[in-house]
Amino acid sequence: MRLLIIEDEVHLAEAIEELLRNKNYIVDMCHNGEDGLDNALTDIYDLILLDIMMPKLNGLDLLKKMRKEGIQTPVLLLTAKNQVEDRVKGLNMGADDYLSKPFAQEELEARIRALLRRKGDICVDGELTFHDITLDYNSLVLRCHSKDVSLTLKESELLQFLISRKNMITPKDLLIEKLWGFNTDAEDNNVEVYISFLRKKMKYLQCETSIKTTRGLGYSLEVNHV
Amino acid sequence: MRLLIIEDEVHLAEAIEELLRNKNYIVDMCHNGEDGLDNALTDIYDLILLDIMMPKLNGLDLLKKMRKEGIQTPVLLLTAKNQVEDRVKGLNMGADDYLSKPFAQEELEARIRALLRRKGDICVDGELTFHDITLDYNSLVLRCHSKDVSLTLKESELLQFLISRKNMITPKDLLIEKLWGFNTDAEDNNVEVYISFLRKKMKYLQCETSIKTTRGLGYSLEVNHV
DNA sequence: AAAAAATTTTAAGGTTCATTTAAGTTATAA
DNA sequence: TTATAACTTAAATGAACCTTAAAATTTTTT
Repeated sequence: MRLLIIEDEVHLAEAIEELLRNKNYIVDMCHNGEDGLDNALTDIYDLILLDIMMPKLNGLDLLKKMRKEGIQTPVLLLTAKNQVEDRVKGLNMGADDYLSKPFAQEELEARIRALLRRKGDICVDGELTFHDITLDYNSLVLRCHSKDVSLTLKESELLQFLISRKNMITPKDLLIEKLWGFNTDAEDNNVEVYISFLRKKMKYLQCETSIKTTRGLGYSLEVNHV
Repeated sequence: MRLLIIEDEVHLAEAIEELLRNKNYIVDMCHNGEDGLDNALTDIYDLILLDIMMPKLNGLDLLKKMRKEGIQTPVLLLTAKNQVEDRVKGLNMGADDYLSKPFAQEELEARIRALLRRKGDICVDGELTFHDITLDYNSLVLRCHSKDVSLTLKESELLQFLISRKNMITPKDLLIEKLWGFNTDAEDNNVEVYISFLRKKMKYLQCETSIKTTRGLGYSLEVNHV
């Protein structure tokens, strides 16, 4: 899962970043509204943490512009405790939840999980399942029957995304955006390498699920014919 | 399915493009009315997403000119929320539906599916059916009863087009335009080769549907006499 | 602070397979 | 019958994809 923090207090932002990194989220940061908007518009994030009081472009205006451009990414507003009105405004403008500063780590994590789960469907509390494989994306372990292997963060993100898209074919450029962000110089080969890593681990698991490539279109999960 | 987005807000257009690409639609874009009209007149699109407020040639004028030239492609108007009158005008001018900005992804997808289904009535969410064959154009699989074969991208596009034109005869140059674009040096033989590939796969399926050639005119689907 | 381990990235070479080309064959209409 | 259009197949091409190893980077351990 890729999150975007838009927060001008650099210390706070970095603290949140570290906290979330340790929970295996991929985290990007911006320290002002304009950069934040640019990033939000790329539409590659699963969740945006948005401060309201910011220089250049404040959080509420950012939110408004973003929604106007059709970006539906869930937004968790970070508000100072005396900004009750802003909070209401924010929710009316399309924010999905808010959290008053200062907040407890646990509460932040819980709300993030809640927002991410809301869109999740096949996701049951930190686990994603497809046919006979189960990915625990907190511990980065992939299970099949009794066997299991541990995945790296990138491997996990890739598989997570494939599972969440069910039977749809996922093109490489979408995967690049998801795993490396929008302005990266990662190339197709990077994806291919990780697909290869995953296949090797799935082979070891002897699972009935495999990654199918549809030449020219992308990758999808399928259940092996017996 | 090939869609055309005519929308001057580049960010929004690209967001929609990406969204639709991920749903395996083929997507072209224009950022002003004149280019939009040129493209619309080629009559190779299954659906046009048309913004109203645009430089050079606005959406409503574009729509009028296009209909005057006999182009019947379904049009989904994208309107800002305060353009109620334009919306009504648009529908009177031959638009098929409208959507107010900002809109939710899901709603856009739903309306697109609805419009495509309306004309196709054979199209059910990623599938096209003709008599006893069903083409899943997301996974590029052609099914008949229990058997199935996988198609390549070009084979799928070709069959997709034939099915979507129901019993009409489709000339080779139209197919060339559809599969290879306008300025290509693909020749008739390229089409013939792919028709041949498809026939072989359909033979394997033992289906009752076949591709009929009408000498000098083109190809059409027909149900075999028993 | 250095060493070791793990992860990620880069690079190269090899393989596969969709697509194109081309040539010989067959069918059709005038 | 003859010219043209369409069909089929095999071979050539080239892009897409795979795999592996080594280099670079990051993280963890000593």
